[in-house]
Amino acid sequence: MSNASVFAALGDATRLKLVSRLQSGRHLSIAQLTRGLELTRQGVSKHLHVLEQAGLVSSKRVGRETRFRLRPDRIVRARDYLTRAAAQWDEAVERLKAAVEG
Amino acid sequence: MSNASVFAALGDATRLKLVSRLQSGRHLSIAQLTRGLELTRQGVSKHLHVLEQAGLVSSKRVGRETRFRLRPDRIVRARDYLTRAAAQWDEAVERLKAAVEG
DNA sequence: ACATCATGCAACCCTTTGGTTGCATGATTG
DNA sequence: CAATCATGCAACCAAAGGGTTGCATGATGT
Repeated sequence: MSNASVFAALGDATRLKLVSRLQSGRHLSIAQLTRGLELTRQGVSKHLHVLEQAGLVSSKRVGRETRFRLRPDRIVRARDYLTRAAAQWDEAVERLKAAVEG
Repeated sequence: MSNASVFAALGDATRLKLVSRLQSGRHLSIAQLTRGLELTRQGVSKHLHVLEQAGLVSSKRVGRETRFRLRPDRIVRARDYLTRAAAQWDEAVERLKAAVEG
């Protein structure tokens, strides 16, 4: 829920790949998402639940499979946090420069 | 250096606070950064080295203290990654909508 | 010189994490 | 109904993470 947990969820190469795969906008099953990732289905499943816990994806049971889709609102939230962080740093540095010259 | 490692570095509440504290643009010592964070100086030191390893901050020895400052280029890089991720998802969803209607 | 301050390094500890295997269960297909 | 497919759950394991304490060292202040 916090910004830190969202960044933590993105801080793993496998999970970044999963997010990347879900950028297609489609609902993908665990088996589909496992394809091409050199680890077990259960490993992928665990990663997906981490992403879901952080609010980055949502899941829906469809027949015998569980489909995951991206929920980009949290991604946008994290992006805005970084945008503000960089902007505040810029402003602070400008103020410091001015103070040194003055 | 990878995006994943930058996100991982940001994925901890203490380290986010350190980044926030460094948004002032100033060079701060470990002792200064420890103030107000309820944990040991060595704990803070470890976190700072994680941030430095990820390229988010840089350090410089000044007399008997080690000063850290923000290096926002990596932050901007991470922000751009998230911006592109959200944009690609948007486009893909639009294409899917069009395909369903067609 | 001496006391103090800021730090680094190493050892240690407990918890979390990333990964696996084995088995049970509910849906699908033939 | 039988076989198979997709998944969940639990146990387990090694490695990494976050934290501490103790000690050594180099810089500062008196």
